[in-house]
Amino acid sequence: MEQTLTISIQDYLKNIYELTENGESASTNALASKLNVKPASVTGMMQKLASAKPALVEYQKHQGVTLTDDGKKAALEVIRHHRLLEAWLVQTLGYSWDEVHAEAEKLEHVISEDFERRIAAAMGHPLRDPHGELIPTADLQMPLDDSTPLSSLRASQSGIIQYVKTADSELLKHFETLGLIPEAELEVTGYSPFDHNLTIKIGRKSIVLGLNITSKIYVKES
Amino acid sequence: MEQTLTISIQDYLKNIYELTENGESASTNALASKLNVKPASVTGMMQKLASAKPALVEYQKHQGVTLTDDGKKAALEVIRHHRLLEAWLVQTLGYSWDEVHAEAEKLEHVISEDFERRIAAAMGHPLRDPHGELIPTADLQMPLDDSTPLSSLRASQSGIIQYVKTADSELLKHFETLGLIPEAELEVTGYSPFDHNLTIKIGRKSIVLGLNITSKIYVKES
DNA sequence: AAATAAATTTAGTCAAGACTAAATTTAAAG
DNA sequence: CTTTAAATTTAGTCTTGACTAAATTTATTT
Ligand SMILES: [Mn+2]
Ligand SMILES: [Mn+2]
Ligand SMILES: [Mn+2]
Ligand SMILES: [Mn+2]
Repeated sequence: MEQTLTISIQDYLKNIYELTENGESASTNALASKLNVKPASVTGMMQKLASAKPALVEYQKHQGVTLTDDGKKAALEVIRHHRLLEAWLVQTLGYSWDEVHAEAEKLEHVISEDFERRIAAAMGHPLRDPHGELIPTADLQMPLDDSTPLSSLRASQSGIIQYVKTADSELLKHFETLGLIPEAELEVTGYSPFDHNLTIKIGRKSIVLGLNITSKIYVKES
Repeated sequence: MEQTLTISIQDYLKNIYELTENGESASTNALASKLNVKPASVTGMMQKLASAKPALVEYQKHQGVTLTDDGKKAALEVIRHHRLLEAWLVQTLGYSWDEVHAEAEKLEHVISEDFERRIAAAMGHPLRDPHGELIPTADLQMPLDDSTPLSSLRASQSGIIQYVKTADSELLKHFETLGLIPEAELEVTGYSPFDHNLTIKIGRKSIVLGLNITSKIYVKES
């Protein structure tokens, strides 16, 4: 159970984790488009991961996949690497939050456990990455997330941004411009049922945000 | 000329560079044992690198290989990454000089040019890595090395250690114990012609070193 | 229930980079 | 010059992880 998994496999597992966080299984197509790979390639890899010893995914034809406990551990290991690296790149090398993702994406697969421990310790064991996302603990537990998408709030509800869920650096720059960053407080002042736009007050400004944005901002209601 | 070379190719080029620093060409066998690969695999890769456009090596059957200018640039890029990373790991994460090599060996292939620039700047553009080895400049020139192996000194000659050339962590720990580190001053007090042992005085101690050690310590005569 | 569309799987191919075994070339000795 | 050993190359195989095209399964409409 302690062989080193290939970079491809690590990426598959990480992406399956993200697609199954909601409890549903990950479809072949969803995985394929997330991984920039053809569906046929995903099927092949799922068959392989399902019949690995120990199995890393639970797979049934046409039913999508979920992670086994072993698969989840492996996924959380990669995610911990990724998020610690992002935090470290920002803190020690002055990367901005829209620049870190690509670099961390490559480094996550090659750092040693020793390196992981050293940067975690150097930063005082941070709980969140620069986007506010929770960092799996050293023993590979994902901390509880008590936030909800901003898109689920309605007029008069207010909250504090916990994290933004995107790797799109243009969108991240946009978020920053608008002050939509972790810890920021906001209040929903309006909701447009047809296009799902929300009007929110943040700082002293009032802005209108579409679902494509509000679904990527996670807040803790207050 | 700016495609990204595979990790394997980067490793081949780096090792060819090291084997040809003395001016000679690198033999198939030498390369194979350095890369932990079979000679047949080396031949295959040399044919590929020689016929790449642009060619990365100059290769003639049974004659060994040398790097073309393009190949040398690529090799120096990897070596610059490696040595900057070693320096960075030691300076910011407290790695010891016997621990850094393996980590840098993996990271060297995946960091971006941006990352390279950032760590170089953060350290004030260091000239040498933790072992004292010269770091290729940002424009990929290898600085002139004015040192010679300790093994070439004889009684009454003295020098200052410039660098130690080994990746063996046990040997590095041994060097450290003996004070055989960059900047250290030493004097040769004796030479045994049959086994090539040198007696040297370093600090207030006198020690006898075999060729296997003295050939890996590079000094500037003083 | 049949037809169509969408999602998924199967089958067969390809490139990279390793390997083994056999053939060949060069170098060293007699 | 011939033999033998060592180094190197050739030929053919394997694994990984992609791909395309075709077949199949599931979901949606009429
Ligand atoms: Mn990745
Ligand atoms: Mn992040
Ligand atoms: Mn390497
Ligand atoms: Mn070094």
